[in-house]
Amino acid sequence: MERNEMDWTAARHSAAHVLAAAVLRLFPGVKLDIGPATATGFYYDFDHTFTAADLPAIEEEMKKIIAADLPIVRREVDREEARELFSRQPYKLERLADIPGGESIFVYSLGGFDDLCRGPHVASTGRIGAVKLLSIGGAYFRGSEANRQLQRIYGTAFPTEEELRRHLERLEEAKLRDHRRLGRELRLFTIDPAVGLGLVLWLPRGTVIRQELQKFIAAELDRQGYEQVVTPHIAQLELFRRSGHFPYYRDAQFEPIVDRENLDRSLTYGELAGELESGQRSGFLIKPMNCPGHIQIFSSSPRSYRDLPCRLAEFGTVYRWEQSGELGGMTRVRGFTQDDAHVFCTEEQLGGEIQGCLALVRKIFLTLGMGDYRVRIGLRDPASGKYIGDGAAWAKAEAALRREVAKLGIPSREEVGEAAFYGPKIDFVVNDVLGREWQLGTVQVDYNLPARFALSYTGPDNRPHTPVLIHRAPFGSLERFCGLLIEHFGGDFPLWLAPEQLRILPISDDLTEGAEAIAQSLREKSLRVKVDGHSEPLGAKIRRAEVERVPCVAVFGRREVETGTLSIRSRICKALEGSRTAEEFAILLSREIAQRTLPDGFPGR
RNA sequence: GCCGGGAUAGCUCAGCUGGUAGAGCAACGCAUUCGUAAUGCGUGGGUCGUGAGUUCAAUUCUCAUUCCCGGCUCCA
Repeated sequence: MERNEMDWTAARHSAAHVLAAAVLRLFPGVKLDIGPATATGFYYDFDHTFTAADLPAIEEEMKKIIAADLPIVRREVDREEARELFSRQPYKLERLADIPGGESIFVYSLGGFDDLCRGPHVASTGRIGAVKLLSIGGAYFRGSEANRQLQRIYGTAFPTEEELRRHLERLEEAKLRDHRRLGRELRLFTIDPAVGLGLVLWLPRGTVIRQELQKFIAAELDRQGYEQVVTPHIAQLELFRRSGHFPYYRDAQFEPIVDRENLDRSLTYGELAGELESGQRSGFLIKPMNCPGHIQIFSSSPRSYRDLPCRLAEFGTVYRWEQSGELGGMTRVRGFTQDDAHVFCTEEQLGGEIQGCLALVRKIFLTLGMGDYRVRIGLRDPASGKYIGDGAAWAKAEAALRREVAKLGIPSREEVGEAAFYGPKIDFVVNDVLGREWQLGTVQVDYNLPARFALSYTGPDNRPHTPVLIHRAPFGSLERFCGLLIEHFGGDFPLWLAPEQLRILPISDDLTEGAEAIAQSLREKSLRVKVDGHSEPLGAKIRRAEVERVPCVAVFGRREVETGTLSIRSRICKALEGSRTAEEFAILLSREIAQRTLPDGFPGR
């Protein structure tokens, strides 16, 4: 069956209605909210507690409704009629009240089940195809935490069973790439509750990847004229009060610390917290962001326009109090290291500097073959009180971002309410294997913090001027970026990132010593090499190396000893395969590493 | 934080309706010395997440709690 995107959406939307109809058949009296189509399926929200055990029966009922090929009929009703129709459905009545007066009200009917709905739908249930219910989750009514929580049932629908089966297979394959699973299997990182929720322990193999990424960035920083700095993990609470972090985002921060000299043990913890908050008592804050430290570095010496742009970079570790239910793997954590930098520049330099930042983000994505991202321009929500500064500064910053993104010539989308509290931003957003969106690289323009900190430089007119501040982090954070990179490569990292680049497999134990000597000679050429010294047949060693995603293995047996070679096999780079001496191989491998070649068959290679 | 589900060996899991635990892989030992994805035999390893309660008896039932998972909300 041919079906365009419109029809897909309509069919899945109809599947949501069928879901609601099936639920009502099995659970009469359940209150319904709404059920739209999503990018890959559909859901419906109910005011009833379902468990996973209910899904098969509901799915069976849905299949009966689909098999019956019931017509789906639209009719227009007036408000009174609608109120009558949904008199026992309180959520429907609220949704009805959302429809502005004068707008048409439509009801879709399907085998005696009426739903308030704008449509569109397919003509009859038989046109929905193959359906599958996937999961149950909670969802707040109208998406607001202040409202009652409903139960959401997720499902998906495809024109044919075959397409559905393929989709479910893809979901299973995606789970194999989940960075939490691969992180454990490949010994990259761990999260230990004894250390703390959302606090990542980087294992030796993961640390290699992290450090290679840092080296990559550091080289680009040198090229773009950045200077690296180091700032402390805590700072005076006053500093963050001045920046605005403390009052504006204190819910997302670890509580302030009272130092020994300021501690009054006769007060309760609550009283101390109150005095810290009001400023009566001084204390320290574990830094939620690096900007104040970099700002203090900028203002630590007088600046001339000749010194600008001043580009300060730091792999800065920050800590944020994410709610417990939001934590997961490496993509959402409480302590993370940003590849952060702050560029202090003149108004005239702003456009060029933004371009420099965007170029860096794009270079990273290109190098890693990450073509599947979208660009978001995050604007402030003027109705919200969580932003600092005046409208004029915001307007200028927003205009600058729009202008520079337009020059890139790549599609972008503006989203209100996605700005940082001090300025608008350009974000690079990617999906994980499970389809969830994550913000990685970010470039933000800020007129507010320079004013709050009274930053200045001396202009050619010998008068003080306020610089513009760009905040930027091309990876976003090393934790999140690595997490997504693990999934992106499915554990098969390019050679330059691979924790172990080569494993030498001696065919018998008496060759282990010789293999170790070769390994050592290659390590001295800065290659990451290990020897598999298990007393096992070659097949077992090959298998272990493959399972552990070691990109290159070298078989080392009598033949190799006689010819002075290694027999190379690679799962990601066929060009490296064959029999050659360790020296020849080292040259080839080093070249692939230096060029940061992507794995064979990788899109973007 | 909220709704729902879960937690048994390092990993993946089994363990009807209560009678203090098993498998495969991994680890370790011995034998084997092998030619491109699993050599054989053996050994060790668990206060069944934690704490209470019910019971003669709890991995199993109840409650609390911690952590994990799926959603939601949030994400400077």
